[in-house]
Amino acid sequence: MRPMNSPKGVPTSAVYGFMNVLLKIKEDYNPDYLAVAFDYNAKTFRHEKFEDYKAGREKMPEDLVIQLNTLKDLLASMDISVIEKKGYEADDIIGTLSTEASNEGINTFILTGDRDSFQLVKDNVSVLYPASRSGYQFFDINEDYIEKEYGVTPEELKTVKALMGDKSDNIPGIAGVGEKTALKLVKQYHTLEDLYEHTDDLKGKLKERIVNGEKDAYDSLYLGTIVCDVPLNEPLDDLKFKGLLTPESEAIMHELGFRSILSRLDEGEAGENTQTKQNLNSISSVEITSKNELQGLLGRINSRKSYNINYFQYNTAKNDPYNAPDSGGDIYFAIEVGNFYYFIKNQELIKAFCRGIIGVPNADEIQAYGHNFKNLEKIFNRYNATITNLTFDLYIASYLNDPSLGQYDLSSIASRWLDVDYPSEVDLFGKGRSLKTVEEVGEDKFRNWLVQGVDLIKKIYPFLREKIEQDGMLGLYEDIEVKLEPVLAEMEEYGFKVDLEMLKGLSVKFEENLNTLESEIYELAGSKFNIGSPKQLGKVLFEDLKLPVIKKTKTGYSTSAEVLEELKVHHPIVEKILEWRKINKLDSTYGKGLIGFVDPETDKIYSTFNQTVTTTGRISSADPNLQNIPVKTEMGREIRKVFIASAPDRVLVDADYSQIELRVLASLSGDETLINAFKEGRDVHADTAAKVFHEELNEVNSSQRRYAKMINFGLIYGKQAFTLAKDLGVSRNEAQDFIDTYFHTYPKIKNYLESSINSAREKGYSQTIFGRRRYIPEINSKNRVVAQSGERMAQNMPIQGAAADIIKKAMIDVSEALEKEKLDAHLILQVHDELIIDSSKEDSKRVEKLLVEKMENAVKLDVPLSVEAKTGYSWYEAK
DNA sequence: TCAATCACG
DNA sequence: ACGTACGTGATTGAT
Repeated sequence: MRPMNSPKGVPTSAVYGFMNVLLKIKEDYNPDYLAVAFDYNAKTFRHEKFEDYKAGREKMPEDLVIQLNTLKDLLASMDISVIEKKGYEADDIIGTLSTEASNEGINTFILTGDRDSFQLVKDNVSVLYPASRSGYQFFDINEDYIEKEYGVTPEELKTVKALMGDKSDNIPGIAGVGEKTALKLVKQYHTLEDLYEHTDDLKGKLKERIVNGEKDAYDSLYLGTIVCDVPLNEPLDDLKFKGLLTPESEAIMHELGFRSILSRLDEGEAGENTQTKQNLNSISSVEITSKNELQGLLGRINSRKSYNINYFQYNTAKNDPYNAPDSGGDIYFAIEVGNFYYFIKNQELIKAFCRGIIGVPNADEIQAYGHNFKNLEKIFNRYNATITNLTFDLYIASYLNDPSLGQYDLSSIASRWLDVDYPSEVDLFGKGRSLKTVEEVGEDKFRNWLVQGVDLIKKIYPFLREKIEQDGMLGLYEDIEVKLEPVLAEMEEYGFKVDLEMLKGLSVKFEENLNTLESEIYELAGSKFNIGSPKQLGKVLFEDLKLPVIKKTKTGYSTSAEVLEELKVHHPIVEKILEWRKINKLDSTYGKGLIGFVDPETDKIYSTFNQTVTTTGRISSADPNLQNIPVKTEMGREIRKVFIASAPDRVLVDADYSQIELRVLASLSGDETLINAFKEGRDVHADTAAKVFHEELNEVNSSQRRYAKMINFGLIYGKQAFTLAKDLGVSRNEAQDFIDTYFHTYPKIKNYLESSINSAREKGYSQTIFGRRRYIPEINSKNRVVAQSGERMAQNMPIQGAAADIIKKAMIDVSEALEKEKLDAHLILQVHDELIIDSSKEDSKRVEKLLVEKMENAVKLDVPLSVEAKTGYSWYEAK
């Protein structure tokens, strides 16, 4: 197998996807007959502009035409019939073929992503419905499933659709009847005819709607019914499936570079005569079922000094298996050591493993390879253990390799690096309401999947490690990213205590304010409407009250705060709406919104810190996001009084970097003027103002300082004269003058920012002083707007990214120091340039000193880093 | 599922 | 002539 550093070649991607599906069908079903139905070429590729191609508004692009022809050639080379008929949709062809086959007594499977096809399901016809967008796993939709899911027969789904309609298919249905009502009616009456014989049973609005909608319903039924008697003249014998591998198809796939598919085909067809169905990738594994066996495993790991580990755990709280944090649910391990594979499902033995591995002699020499150590560490922590020696985490490594990809689950990594199709958790377990248990997935299948995962970790690791090393990121990876994982795990576990009663009180207060404002707004508007709906609000402001339209959005009038600020002078309602918006935001997100996140047993909020989300290297916080708790207005800041130390005898120690990004910029650019301002501890914004406006430092007025501050911040993001002028309320020429003078005063900053752009343009990526990369292909775009946006990213990333690197290093140092000094204190939150520690009162003085010291000395720049710290019982007091 | 809005650094 | 400040996440209404 061959590592693929670049994404799969675009010109073959759709063909490749189609082949994978065919292969899957062959492996899992090996059917006697097989046919492919097309209604319109473009739809086969799920292309975003398919509607335009179909209507002839736009010509299909060349590469799609090529892919389509390639696919047709490929199917022809395998003697697979492609059936199209003018005037009929693929659905109709499928309906006809499946009906014919079913009548012949043939077990039939329909593979489609179109839910309409569910109406074709019968006792010997089922639909294979994709479990995810990209995967090649399918749900088997049969009669039982439909009965369970909808409570009606497959046949009756047509009637449901006739009543509720389907926007994507332009089927009107009856206005005002949704899924709930439609299902209820069909459960009771089964057919439209029966329903319309009994309309007297209904009452009120519903009766009115049903009676008035009779024609719509019958029209919709006609439109939504799949035709099952298309005149096709396709003798069944012509559809015989003869396999996928022929000399012709092999030649085509070879040319296309479908190596992994060809190898799977070779193995499959070779083994065909000996066994009917075999999972080719299955890896034999031993289940650990006793303490003795576990001791054997630990001994083996001890002598090998390294192991690969894969794990699975449900997050029952969120009913979602992704990146499951420790929610107390069952855990499963797959472990590889020296080419032997083990599986553990017994919870006592899992616990014994976690504890046992740190107990073996020289435990810290044992290397662990895995995927997502933060969550694995939380599992170990549950048993008061810790992972021996975090060596290589595929999850973090693949993020570091390219932080723009957004997908770092094992399945995505496997398809990128080994061109292997490995099911994701969603492929296997589904999600939401239909989330399956391990038993429902099938324990053998699940076990094999988990073991295959650990095998993938083992196989992919060398490639990824080499790539990281080649790119000069091994130091960043080992010393910062991996070491940060247990720190984040601990932060997530410790949580942030809140005063729940105070929070509830705050929410009530917000809601009282909202009610008052609501009446006042209705009064002023002369009508009731949904203030939270930008569409309805736009109508009231710009049509009813005829206020001037300042800005439009894609969908209508803009009602953003910026616009409303300008409208304040025209009508008193505007101020009230702004106030309502502000308080509604505070309540929905931070009042009643946060209440739902408070653990009733501990009165704490447990956030999740994501290490693989941002493109610049920052961490992000979610569920809930604790990095955007209000601070800018006094009313918002009230929220911070609710965030408190975890006990009455404890306090919060809060420290934040002063101007870290500007300091990074000063250091990176080497601009002496700015560097000296920081070295001498001057007020940099005032200092900038003095230089730009040619004033003495002590004569700088507050608006000059404000202007300078805005320029200082703006240039980090690549702000232009146009926006600066708007923000400062000066003319564009004046703003341009400020910028020119600024760069004249700090010439090296200008040089530095230009070199950031040039370097990104040449290399294709930006990087921080620590070597963190972000690829910016946009910068070489032919579209000027896109290219300029790329330039701003290139300019900003090294600055924002370096600041992110610095605070990550500080977090690791702080965490290690707290442990070493045996202080009764825990890091609980990071907000990009701020760290918060929950400490005993007794230790708080030492903690504060340590925190400042570690943050200020996390790295050595050409300017000093300055940190301000404060201690208090609540976040409000400590900030 | 998307767009608009707004909270933070 | 055109668009115009980087990086996030949550909520809500509309489609």
